[in-house]
Amino acid sequence: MAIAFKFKPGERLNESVLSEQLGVSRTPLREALNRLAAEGFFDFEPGKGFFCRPLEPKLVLDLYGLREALERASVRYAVHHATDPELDELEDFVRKTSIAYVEHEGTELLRIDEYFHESLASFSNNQEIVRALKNVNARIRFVRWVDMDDQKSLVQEEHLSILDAIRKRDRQMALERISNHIQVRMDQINANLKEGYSRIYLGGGSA
Amino acid sequence: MAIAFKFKPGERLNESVLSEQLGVSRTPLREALNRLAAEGFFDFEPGKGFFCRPLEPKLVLDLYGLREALERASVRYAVHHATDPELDELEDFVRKTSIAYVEHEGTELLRIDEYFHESLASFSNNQEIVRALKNVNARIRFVRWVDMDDQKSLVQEEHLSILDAIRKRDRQMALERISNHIQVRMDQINANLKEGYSRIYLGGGSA
DNA sequence: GAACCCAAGGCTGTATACAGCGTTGTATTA
DNA sequence: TAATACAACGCTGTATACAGCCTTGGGTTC
Repeated sequence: MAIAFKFKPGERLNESVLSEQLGVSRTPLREALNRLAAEGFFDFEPGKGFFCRPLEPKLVLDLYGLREALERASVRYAVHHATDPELDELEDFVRKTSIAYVEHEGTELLRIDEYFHESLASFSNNQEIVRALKNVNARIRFVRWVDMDDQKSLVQEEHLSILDAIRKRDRQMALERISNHIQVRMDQINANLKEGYSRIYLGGGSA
Repeated sequence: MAIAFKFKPGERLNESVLSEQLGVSRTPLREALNRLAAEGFFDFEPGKGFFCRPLEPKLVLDLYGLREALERASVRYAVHHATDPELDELEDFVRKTSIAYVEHEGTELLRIDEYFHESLASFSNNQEIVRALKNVNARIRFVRWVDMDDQKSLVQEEHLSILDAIRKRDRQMALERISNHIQVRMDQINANLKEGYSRIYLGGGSA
């Protein structure tokens, strides 16, 4: 968990040092690193070891593209199969959290946002799509965390408008809205990244 | 690699036995199993160990759904951005392998088919989509392998028609064709699975 | 002064050993 | 006869030790 913020891009991870810091031996540490590498959090080069995956803007872009693919598929299915009670429930959640949304910050906002999108994904009735989305969300979490404060209220309104389009069974509109919702965030974050991601790594250690 | 065929559904994997069979100790074996579990090949329960993931029809369905989501996204992008030379190259590949397609069988057919679809995915210009598709392909490989012989020539024609739609920059048609291509296979395989997947597990050991 | 070679240190990859827990089978008692 | 308790076995989880390789620093030579 601490991983997302604590390493420099491309940094080689020293297993001995890490295992001391975490208070476990190298065996369970390597097992965890192997899992995380398989999920795309780290690079692994045989004979060299594990490396913190560089936070290249292209990678973030790709992850957002993957996310869009997954969510579009979910919405396509939801338009035809999501029941009104299901939609009601998620809409209630959005409205409830909207009230507190502007008060919350950082981690809590992310949790709310991820919950919404993963609920949406569960409308796909496809466990593997949900699983893939959770993986993506975990990997872009630190990027989204940085500029969570800028958006605030607008996000929840967009969420409602997406649900609205699904409820109206308007596939085209729902797809447009979900894509737009994701791409606007992506552009925003990409702009921030280009500006320089020093702040993420320098400031991240303490959070 | 041998994994896909050798275990019964839900079977618990005995690490000691497996490590003897493979001629390595438990440490590297566990590292491999951790990676594979992270990629969705196995279930893992702390304190219990690793389990062969049951080959439920629903799982196969979900994986095909995920695959469709990934390939649709790729095609959407390809329609606008794939260059004619790129398309030529892939079409050449299809035509070249078509000649030998009916002669080949099993593993070789799969390789050709996967190469086509992963090339298509690379038109997305998105490494993470390619990565996700490779994972999915690896996980449905054993299922597709079973009824590869039924299809033969038809598959390559469909591949060509998909490329043709992309070349014409006809997004709607291209999306329709890729979805149809995937769903037809899915229905076919699903029918086979319902018929009983005994044959996969019983016959798989020797292949 | 620069480039190359060699040696030493460090790190990864793997085998092995042991502790703790769960499970199963048997024996005893009600 | 059935149920429960205890013991023994087996398996997972983790620490540790060692072998091999890469890397890095210094020294020597051109």
